[in-house]
Amino acid sequence: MKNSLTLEDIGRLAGVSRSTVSRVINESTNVRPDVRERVLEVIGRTGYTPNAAARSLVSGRTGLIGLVIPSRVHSLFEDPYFGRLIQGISAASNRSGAALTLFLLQNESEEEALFPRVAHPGFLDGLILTATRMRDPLLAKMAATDVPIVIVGRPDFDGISYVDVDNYGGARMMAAHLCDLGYRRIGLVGAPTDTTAGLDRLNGFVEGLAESGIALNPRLRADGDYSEASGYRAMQRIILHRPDAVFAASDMMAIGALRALRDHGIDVPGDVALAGFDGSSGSKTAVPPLTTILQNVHASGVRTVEVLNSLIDGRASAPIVDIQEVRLIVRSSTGGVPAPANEGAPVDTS
Amino acid sequence: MKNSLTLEDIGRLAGVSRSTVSRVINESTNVRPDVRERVLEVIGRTGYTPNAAARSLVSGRTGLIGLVIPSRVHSLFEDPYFGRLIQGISAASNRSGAALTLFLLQNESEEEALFPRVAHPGFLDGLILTATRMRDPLLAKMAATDVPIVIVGRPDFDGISYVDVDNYGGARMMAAHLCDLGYRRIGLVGAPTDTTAGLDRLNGFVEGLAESGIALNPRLRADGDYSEASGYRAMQRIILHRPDAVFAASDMMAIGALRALRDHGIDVPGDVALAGFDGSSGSKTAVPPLTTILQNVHASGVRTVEVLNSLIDGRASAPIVDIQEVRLIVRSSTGGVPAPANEGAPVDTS
DNA sequence: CTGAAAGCGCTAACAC
DNA sequence: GTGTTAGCGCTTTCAG
Repeated sequence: MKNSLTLEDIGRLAGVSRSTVSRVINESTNVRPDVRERVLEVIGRTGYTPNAAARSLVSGRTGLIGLVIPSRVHSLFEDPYFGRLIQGISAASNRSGAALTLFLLQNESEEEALFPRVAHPGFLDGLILTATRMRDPLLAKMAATDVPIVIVGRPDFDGISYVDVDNYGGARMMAAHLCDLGYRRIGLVGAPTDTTAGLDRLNGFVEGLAESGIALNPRLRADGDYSEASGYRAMQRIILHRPDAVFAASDMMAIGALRALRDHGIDVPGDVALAGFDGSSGSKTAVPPLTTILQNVHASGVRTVEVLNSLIDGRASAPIVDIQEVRLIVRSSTGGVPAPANEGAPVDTS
Repeated sequence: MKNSLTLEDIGRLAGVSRSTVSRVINESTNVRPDVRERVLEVIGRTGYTPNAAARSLVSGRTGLIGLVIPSRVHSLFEDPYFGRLIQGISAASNRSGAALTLFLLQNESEEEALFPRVAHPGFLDGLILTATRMRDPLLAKMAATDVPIVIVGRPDFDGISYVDVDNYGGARMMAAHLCDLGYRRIGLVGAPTDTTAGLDRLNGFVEGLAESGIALNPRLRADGDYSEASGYRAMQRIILHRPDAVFAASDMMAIGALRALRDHGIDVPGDVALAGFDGSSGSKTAVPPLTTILQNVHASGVRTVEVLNSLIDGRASAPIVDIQEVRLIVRSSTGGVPAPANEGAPVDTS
């Protein structure tokens, strides 16, 4: 199955020149049908595939898009979010014929080392960057590159394309939900405020409370880092000030918070209502199932690739901004609905 | 920051020929120190980086390794296993200067479509394949390729390199642990037996029981597909036959099983002991924390890349086989230790 | 419609 | 030590 055939070889076998074979492969119309057939037959028989390097040397395209995740966040893969995102991005890039190269940068030195390779024109056709922080030096450097780039999440400066979810709107919706149920001492397990997502969820939540005439009590707020353990710790501190409801700005943190409440013998939603954000499968299998804000992470990934592709082939020019909608999912953890019988059906994959 | 500089340009700027510049870049020793300095200065100043396509056209190397995960498994990213694996593989390939291309094949048609690209000589320097089933047609096709390949997990035929964990030994250890604690009606939530990991865990478990004179009661066995929901369903069936202990062949399934037991008002470990396999962070934060078999997934990923690299640069020739050790972690879910105070400390990242 | 020829940027003999 | 030259396999004018 050795494959070192060249265009020349195929041409010889089909009795034509290499240019004609190239034309057939690139679907140029200027080839006589019978010649075309003959060439295709030889290609099929020999299993010939064009050499990618030679091709991109002349075309300037590599067919590679990069996904960069600076995973200083230790909760990277503990949180199913990134897995869902990668699946969405992968599915879309498969479909568009691009290969996905993954860069997980686990620390500053890896960021330093990989930047030149990633940003180097002629290596990647385009770049997706996610999990950035505010004033992220990596983001700034990437953005200054000639490589088309799209951010998943909202960058903290303009001029760059991004696909985000409506973090503000979702958090606001959740605040309204909790207020509507009559809760008043409402706490927050916040997401890191050095991320725009964390800020947007905070601001949306505060706004939502304000619309019901409630101010967020600083004592009822403790921030985490999206991890389960940080949710646990944050909730431990909030508990001391007797909230009647708590919104955790991610499902993972909500699950940690739930564990803290359980360890303290506090019933959910009997004693305290609890809600998350993400719509992860864990929010559904939690006991009790968690009220949450559903974001379609897969769709965000797909959309991101679409935006990137439009940038790559010049159908559009930066910056393109796309905000994906979110939805409130009410489950029993906020006491808004009776606890349903849990039948162990497959979790929803949305 | 436009970068369309060529070797020729750098040469002109430094007053040397392109070959000399090439020698400097490729660390050939045959360059006079002062010339070398001058060239490096120009390279640094201009931010020149060599064109990857041109380079690999002549070298035959692309610096790309592929990771293929046929994710028909819907539990793909629900289970933190793959995330940990990807992190390990990514870290090791970063270190070795290779870029990681990820292929998540979500269905047969994607497998069909992507195979030619993935297997095509000259695109990837090497290939890592995981989550394969027995008699996997994709695996067979890949293995027949000229591309160096390493499997994560045990393939069901010889002649191919792989890195696996000691599934058999781990399951056997777990059986011994449960028997030693005096349990006798021991059940199994099995992993799919169309995977070698599933089979190995089954066989090791049966062997471990046998060593204590116990036979696995077929009624106390139900298989899942590694997902939480499948663990839930399997446990529901096993419960009917009143086990006093159950081994779930993955932590994710153990967590589902735990939920089933809770829904039935069955106490763990008071009424039934429960154990998992993987050593995921979820096994630690479960209530109660789960006894499990710890496998170092990150290390497996790293090892896999090492093996692949040795194959790629001809330091070794296939097949290389590497079996990673596992360790029994005893926690309170099997009643072997008192329930510890849970302090919400960061989960271990091992 | 098809072939010949140039050249993408680089490496590796091969001269000097 | 350093420059010159010949390709790597492909696409793309340019002739015919």
